[in-house]
This record gives sequence, structure tokens and C-alpha cells, in this order.
Amino acid sequence: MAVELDHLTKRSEDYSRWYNELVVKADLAEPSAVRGCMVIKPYGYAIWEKMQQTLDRMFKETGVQNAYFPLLIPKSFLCREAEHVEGFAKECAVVTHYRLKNDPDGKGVIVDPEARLEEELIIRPTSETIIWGTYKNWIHSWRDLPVLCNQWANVMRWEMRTRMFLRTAEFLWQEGHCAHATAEESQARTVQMIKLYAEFAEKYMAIPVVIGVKTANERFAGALNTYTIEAMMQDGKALQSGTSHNLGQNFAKAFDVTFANRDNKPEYVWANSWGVSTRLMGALIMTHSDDNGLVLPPHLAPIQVVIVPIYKNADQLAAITDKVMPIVGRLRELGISVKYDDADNKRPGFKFADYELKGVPVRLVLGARDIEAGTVEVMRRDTLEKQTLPLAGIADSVATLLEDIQKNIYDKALKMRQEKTYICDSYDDFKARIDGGGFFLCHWDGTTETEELIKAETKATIRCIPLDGDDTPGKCMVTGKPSARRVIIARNY
RNA sequence: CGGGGCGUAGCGCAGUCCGGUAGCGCACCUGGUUUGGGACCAGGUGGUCGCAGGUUCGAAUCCUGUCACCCCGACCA
Repeated sequence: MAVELDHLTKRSEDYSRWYNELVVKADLAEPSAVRGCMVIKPYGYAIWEKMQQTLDRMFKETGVQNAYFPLLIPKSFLCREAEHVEGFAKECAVVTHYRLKNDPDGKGVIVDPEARLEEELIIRPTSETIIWGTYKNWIHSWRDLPVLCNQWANVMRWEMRTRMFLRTAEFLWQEGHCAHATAEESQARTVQMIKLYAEFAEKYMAIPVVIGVKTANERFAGALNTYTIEAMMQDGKALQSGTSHNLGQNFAKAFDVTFANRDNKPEYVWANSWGVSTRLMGALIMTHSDDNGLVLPPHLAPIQVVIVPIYKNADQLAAITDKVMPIVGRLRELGISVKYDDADNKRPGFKFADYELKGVPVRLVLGARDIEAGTVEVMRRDTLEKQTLPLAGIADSVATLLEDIQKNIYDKALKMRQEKTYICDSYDDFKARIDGGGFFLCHWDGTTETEELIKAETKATIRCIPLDGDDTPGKCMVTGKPSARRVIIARNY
């Protein structure tokens, strides 16, 4: 009785379309009425919440505390740091008025021209300026340092073209802003946080990442150095998934934040900032999912196990429920989130497909057959393999299975990245192969001109200069000039 | 802002060339039969065809204007 329903577009047919459909059909998010913005739906938000909780815990373990700063930034604040304003000016939303009034024509309301603000306010594209404007009042002595704050917030960047999760006009993120007494301490914190992000990506999201440094061209506006974690999506494109910036004394100088050192001499404070956003949701989707829908890593899945009963009447359901309840209890004792879906308005086949679409890692099925035999059918989402196991001890098998899935999807993603990572020494060869996606490890002469040339001719950019790996010198793929080491070049989102 | 596409029911679309008073699939509602991979049968609800003008006895269809949205560029976490 298979009916042709609205299945997903296949990944191989149109990766972009597959992604957009998946986001909507898996109930993660949908486009909103507001240009370039999206609505994150409860199921999508539940995943984001698990990510938040995990990151928040990891931050606090390093001594960071949460705080909150205003949404609106006075224009003069944004302008203090020259490079910073240049980097963000083109994508700022600006508040100019504070009042509406009835339209004299009688229809609707208009902006009251009398209510123009003396100074325009910018909706934060990032919070360095408002925060350093505030830190000036917090920091006076070496005893006040370090200041280690994080804020969970929304920011707005008026992008020309948007894609759900990957690039929306408004997005949710966390931004950490630290103030230190020494350059060394600030640099250490910058690296510490990018490593924390890498650990989070790999351990919880099951996404392998490369830690590296951005080139001058790709650096955060106002930073001395930007560290990044780069992930590879299934189509071979790179996704910048988190960044940590060493801001040196740029913002301290712009906002005149000094402290008296132990010798009672004034010194500018050393700064860093670091952030990850709801873009990570996009990374999660594009790294693991398949033609049947989402594949969630067990460590972040809002529902880790779903139990579907199969029954013909109320008596059968009662018999199944009797068997299921102890399993639910045992799983919860193990800290596993379980949903027992005994709703009778959906048929089992529908539920199977639906939970697969939503990426629930493990499905248990119990029917009359199993009650009789004392068994249960177990299906794992990552491989879609089914097996029938004895009911006794099932909760512990499931716990083990969840860990196995977590590891398996990481290994799978890592294997894919390795297979699509190429060592390349010829620019002609590079140009011929870049359309196929992947990371290209190439020698580069370190100049912005060469980088721009590669970008103009191939739409690929230097994703990062990796921190680890092969660091033997060579000759630039394009110019033949000396190169300190290979860098990663790829197309990116 | 350039180049292309599209706007018809909640969603996906047909109808537009060649004008005749709007249709299909999914969803939804009611009843029944079903339930181990997206159920079936029967009946039913829902649209001033993006908006504004114009031509015409008559416009989803032709003409003019306008507004959205999508894709490709420029921009970017």
C-alpha cells in the first residue's frame, strides 16, 4: 500500500533543496514573514537548548560567567574602532525614531518625523563595542582582572542572501568577551576557547573539525588574529562553525580601558572574544543527515529513544504498556530521554517514518509477537539496521547502543572528510577539481593578492591555516614563491 | 543593485499560448473498516486566481503599472 508521499528531495539531486526541505519537514524551523529571518520551532529549539546547556556548563568550568548587555548600540560606540565599523557598517540595521503616529491620510500609522533620535542606535551585529564601553567602568586595577563574561543573545546582520540556520538576518548565539592583564593570558584564553569549541563539536555534535588561524583577509574586523573551527559538509563545502578572536589592545584603546598594574602604572587591557551561533544547527543537519531525514547525535537528541507499540485493540495495548513502563523507568534512571508514543491516531508505519525524519537515534517496537516471545525490535537511526533482542536487560543494551551511534556517526563524518581532503600542488589541477568540493591542502605564498586571485577565479577561499598537521615548507601553488606550510582551501557556506 | 524565474485553497501544482465565470494531489472535517514501514472507502469544508488600473458583453487568461518571494552574482558567522 505504499503511497507516493512528499518525500525529501534526494541529497544527490539537489543538496541545497534537500537541506531546506529537511529543516522544514523535520520541524526544526520555517521561514518567517520578516525578510531573512526564521522561526525556530519547538523541536529545533530543543536541540539548540541542549547545545546551550552543554556549552554553558563547559564555559563555567573555565571560570566564565553569564551577563547581558543591551540590544541597541549608540552609533558613536560602533565607530570607535575603525576596522570594526568598516567590517560591519554595510550590514547594520539602524533605529532612527522612537515613535509612530496616525497617518494624516487616515490609514494606518507612520513614523513620526518629530520623533527622530538625536543619535541613531544600531541593532547589535556583535557586542564588542557596547561591552568595552561598559568594561571601562568595571576595570580600574590589576585586581579587577580578568573579566570573563559570556552572553547568550540575538544579533542582527542585514545579509543580502540568507539560508535557514546558516545565514539569517537575526540569529542566536553566545559571545564571550574577556579582559586580561597580559597579552600572554589573553592569547592563551583565545586558544583555550577555540579548543573548547572543537571539543564540543567533536564530542557532542559528532562533527570533526579542523582548528586553524584565519588569514588577514578573513579575520574578524578589529582582531589581531582569528582562530576558527572548520567542518566539512557532505557536499564537500566548508562551514566555519566557531571563532575565537585575539583582539589585542584594539578595543581597550578605542574605549580607553586601562588598569593600574602592580607598579601602579596605567596599561591598556588585553581582550579576546569568541562565539558560536545557531549556525551550528546547520552544521549538525548537513553533517549527519540522509535521504530519510535528520540523524541526530545521541548526546544532543531531545528524544533519544522512541517506543512504538503495535496493537489491534485496547487489551493488546494494555499488555504492551505493562511491558513498556518498566523499560521507560529503567531508561530514565540511566538518564536517557524516552518517548512512549501510544497515540492511536497515527499508524505505526507513519510513526516510523516520522521519527526517522526527526532523527531520533533509537526506536523500540513492541507488538503481540514480541509480547509472546519476550523480545523487542530495536532500530538504530544512523544505519537503519533492525535487530530483535530479548526484553530482559534491554535498557542497558540501548544505553550502549546510543554511545555506539554517537561514535559511529563521528567516525563516518571523519572518514568522509578524510576521503575528500586532497593534497594539491598544481593550480590547474586545483581549478579542475574544486567544483567537486572538498578540502585542498595547498601551499600559499602568504599574500592577500594570491588569496584574492584564487577567490576571484575559483570562488574558493583559504579556510584556515591549520594549527596541527603537516607543517613542512614548500612553494606556492599559484606563484611558486616560498610557502611556510600547507593551508586549507575550499568553497564554503 | 545586475541576470533569470515565479505568484491560483494551509502546502505542492494544472489551467494562461487560443478570454466564457476555477480544478487536481496532499492536508483538514464526518462516518466506517484498519494498525509489524508513510492505511482504505464514502461523503464534506475551504480560493474576490499577489495588488491596482485598462481593454472586453465577459479576464486567472490580453495590456500597463506595482508589490512580494525564490534562484544565480556582489556581501557574509
